[in-house]
Amino acid sequence: MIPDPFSYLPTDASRTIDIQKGDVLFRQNETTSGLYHVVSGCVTLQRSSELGNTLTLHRAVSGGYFAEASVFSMIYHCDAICTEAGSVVKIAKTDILSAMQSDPMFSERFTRLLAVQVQQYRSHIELLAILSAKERTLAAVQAGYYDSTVIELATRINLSHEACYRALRTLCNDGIMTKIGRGRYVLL
Amino acid sequence: MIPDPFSYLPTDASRTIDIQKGDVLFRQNETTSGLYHVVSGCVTLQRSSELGNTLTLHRAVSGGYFAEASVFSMIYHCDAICTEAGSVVKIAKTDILSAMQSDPMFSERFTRLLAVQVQQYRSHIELLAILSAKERTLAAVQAGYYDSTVIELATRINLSHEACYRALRTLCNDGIMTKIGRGRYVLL
DNA sequence: GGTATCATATGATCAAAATCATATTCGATT
DNA sequence: AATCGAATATGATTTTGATCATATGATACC
Repeated sequence: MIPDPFSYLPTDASRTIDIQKGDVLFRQNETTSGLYHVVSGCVTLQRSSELGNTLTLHRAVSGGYFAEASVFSMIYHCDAICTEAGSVVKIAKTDILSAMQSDPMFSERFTRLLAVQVQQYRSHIELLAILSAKERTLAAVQAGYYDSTVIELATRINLSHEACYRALRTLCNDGIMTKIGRGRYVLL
Repeated sequence: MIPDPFSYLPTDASRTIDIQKGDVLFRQNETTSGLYHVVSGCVTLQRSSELGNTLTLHRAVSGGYFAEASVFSMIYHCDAICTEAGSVVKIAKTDILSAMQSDPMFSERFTRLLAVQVQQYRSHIELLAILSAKERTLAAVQAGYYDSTVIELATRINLSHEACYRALRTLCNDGIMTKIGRGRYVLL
């Protein structure tokens, strides 16, 4: 378990924001102001290409962080959109940078957070390299990606939801997974 | 340009290693000892799945670094294989951690290095989400991925090399790229 | 209670990339 | 010079996932 690096920050520097489903916390190309901690709810980082098809790059749930890398960037590189109501705490860029100057312990923990992200992205890229829809879906479920809807799972792993439904059905037929209800599949 | 964070480290803590094509610097699941700086040559980080098909996760050339995230990990998560002869400098995990304790400037620069990686991986995931072989190949070339062989480009972007060759040919026919020689394609 | 919306689910069709096959060229090695 | 291996290149075939269409169950909202 990674210790929370931000417990080291002065509390008055943070402020809590209540969020509703659909709320936009920031958009691509906007000037960065800081990173966020998710207290409750869910926020996804996504990029929309020319033709409306959105791509989920990160999904932060309760206890998670997002936009950590923005601290070293002038602009945000994706949209942050709330997909589940809750609240987030915004931590200002300047606070992070000054905490890194003054507190080596904070530095190490914050850096660790980024290192974990790097490894997560590597795993994700490895997952996307799996050609077969069935195999990719299985790997995603095993990796814990399936914590919401099938459609959400499908978009995260670059599959059409139809292909994902079929993959889940096949995995059930193969005796690798079981359907425990409408839209509820679990590994055996 | 990112300042080199490692100029802050004591030089006697590093040692240069000459590498030949095919050399393995570390393998997946080996205990981490540190990160590397590429002086010359090329090293790829790759993971091999059950069935021999290798996946390139990172490619470090002269001036680059690799295995930065290993500083916070017990084991390496992929293989480091030399694809072009040259030399690398190994920087010990303990040196990084102690430098982070004592030098806030180093901390910031090292963290920045990781933040850049996070953004690169995000871009890569975005690239992989492009369905069309032609579009994906074009995006990859524009992003500077094509600096070696077509086969290497193809594997990096999860395409069969045949599909990649065809994509390049189509892009030439479309007047978007030009063939300037055997296995040499450039953007117009 | 009725309606709208969304996730679930599956069938049918089509486009496109993987795969298989094969030929050529280049560079390295013997 | 001959051989080998690897990259380049393209054609033919097959597989498979995207797309389109459609139906249903659940939830939210008025």
